[in-house]
Amino acid sequence: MIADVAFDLPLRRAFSYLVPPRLVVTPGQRVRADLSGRLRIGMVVALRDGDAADLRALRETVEPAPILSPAMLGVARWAAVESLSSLGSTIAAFVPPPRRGRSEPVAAPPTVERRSPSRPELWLDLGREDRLADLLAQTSEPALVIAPDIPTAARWAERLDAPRLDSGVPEEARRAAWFGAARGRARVVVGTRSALLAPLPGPATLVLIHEQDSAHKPPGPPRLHSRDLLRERARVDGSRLVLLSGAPSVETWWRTERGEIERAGATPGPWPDVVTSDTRGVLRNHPLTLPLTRAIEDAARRGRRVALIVARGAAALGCDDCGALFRCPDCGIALGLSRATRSLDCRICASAHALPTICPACAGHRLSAIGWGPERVEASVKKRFPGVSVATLGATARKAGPAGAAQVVIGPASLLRAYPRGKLGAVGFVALDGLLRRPDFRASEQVFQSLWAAAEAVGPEGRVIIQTLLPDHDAIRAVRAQEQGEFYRRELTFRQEVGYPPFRRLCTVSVTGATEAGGRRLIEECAARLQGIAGLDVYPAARHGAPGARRPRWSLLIKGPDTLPELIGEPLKPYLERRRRAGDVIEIEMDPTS
DNA sequence: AGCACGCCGACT
DNA sequence: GTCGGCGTGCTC
Repeated sequence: MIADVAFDLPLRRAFSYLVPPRLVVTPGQRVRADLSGRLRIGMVVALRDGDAADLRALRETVEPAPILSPAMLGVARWAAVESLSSLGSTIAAFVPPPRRGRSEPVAAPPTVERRSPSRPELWLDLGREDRLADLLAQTSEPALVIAPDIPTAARWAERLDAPRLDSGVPEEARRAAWFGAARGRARVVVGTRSALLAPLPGPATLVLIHEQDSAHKPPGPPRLHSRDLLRERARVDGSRLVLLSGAPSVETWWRTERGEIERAGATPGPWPDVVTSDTRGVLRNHPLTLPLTRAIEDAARRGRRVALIVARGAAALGCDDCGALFRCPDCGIALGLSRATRSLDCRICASAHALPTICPACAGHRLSAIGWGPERVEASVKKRFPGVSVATLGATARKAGPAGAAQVVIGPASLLRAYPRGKLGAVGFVALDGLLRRPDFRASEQVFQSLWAAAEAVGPEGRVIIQTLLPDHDAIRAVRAQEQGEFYRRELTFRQEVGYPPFRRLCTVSVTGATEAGGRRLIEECAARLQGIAGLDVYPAARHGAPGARRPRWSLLIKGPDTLPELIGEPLKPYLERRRRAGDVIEIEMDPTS
């Protein structure tokens, strides 16, 4: 017997081994086998008869039983194809880490009778989280709840009294939850992305919290949104799929319009005031306009917490004499100013540069901060409200949760996740226009979702204050009026006109060159391989002409039909398997979010 | 992804 | 004359 084994490598093929007579293996089972001189862990993805004369033998099993059912292995295969990732790295992302040392007795994933698929549901209403808790308390079906991040998973696990499958709990507990789920020890389990293929003992309910959240498609293989994987899982095993979101992704809304997803509970409910505040002539000297200042005073007086939404790295350093902006010598983008570490940081290459004292362009000494990053806003708020406690949630304090007891919390829009409905007294968007102007076809959608999340988090008693020069923007009007349909209609019209998702699928190829000529050659070579494939639009490689950039960068946009991954997987294979060629690095991203 | 082999520069 | 840079190719 021959076993085909997929390893956590960027290779698009499996390796074949002889199954020694003393071992019994099944597809979905993890094994240890020698590969290029090392003992590595892989997963058996197929078994077959054949001539094993020149093959090496499997060394041992990691667990005595498979950890993925044939159906889940099939979903992993699908996910690998869809995301242009290798099967091995896809599997590695979706199984619990192996126990070191001796193997442990585990239950094989149960074979579940397949139900006829039901239509996925989208729950939009303000009471959706309570409704979910009720549903999971009442139903006798097993359920898997997927949260966008570890703190959210922790909150839901506590609320539902369910074991956790995410990496926020000790490895042993995580493994116990996984194998316990297979045995039906807990009816409801909670996890993050890594739990998407968790075994469940029967017809199940699959739940995705914050359906629209970009955290459901993090960096690293497989580049696939958890929502899409759950849709496939629900399709193959007939599970009920419930998507929770007050402001869903444009794609999901579109599917509800087409009848592919059932839309439940869009009825309006109590809603806060959503006000805009003109920043003309204000933002230069101070981050807070009068309405936002008053809202903070008011909330502080009532003992309510305020969140200020500020993009990370929104502050830069410029020269007052010649107007030059300090940029990353490698990447060419404006460096983020951090007074705390006395440095200028690049958010692309993460390089840190010492704070300069003179302008290299004109030798001027008058250097000053431009724009409002979290740090500058924090300093300014502390100065304006000496008696109020202020905390910044950034890269450093990310996991601190709701920032202890601080009355004013500052951070990116993603921090709103941490506050259930009505938990905040006010939310202020310090510089919404910076978020709206991002060169990203999803900028408007994401702003809409952030504003909607803010309105939900403050509840009907609170207020949302938006500092902007664009008070009539679609996203703002929609949230102010608590009216979603019109926003999605316009957004979908725009997407259709320009050929963006969900009407066409995208893939980007980007190259960071060691040299101008080498990088150019690599991206052109890649583009040439895609020429002439029916159904594709391959746009000319764009040179990212960041001023003064040392490493030249290019990117290439590919548009295609739903079958885009199948169309380009084979032609791009050499670039997917060898990401570095000489000093040039190539990166291929399926369904990019920007 | 690691890692081994393989061709061109400065040194005991 | 070697040590060693990384550039290319292979792993059942």
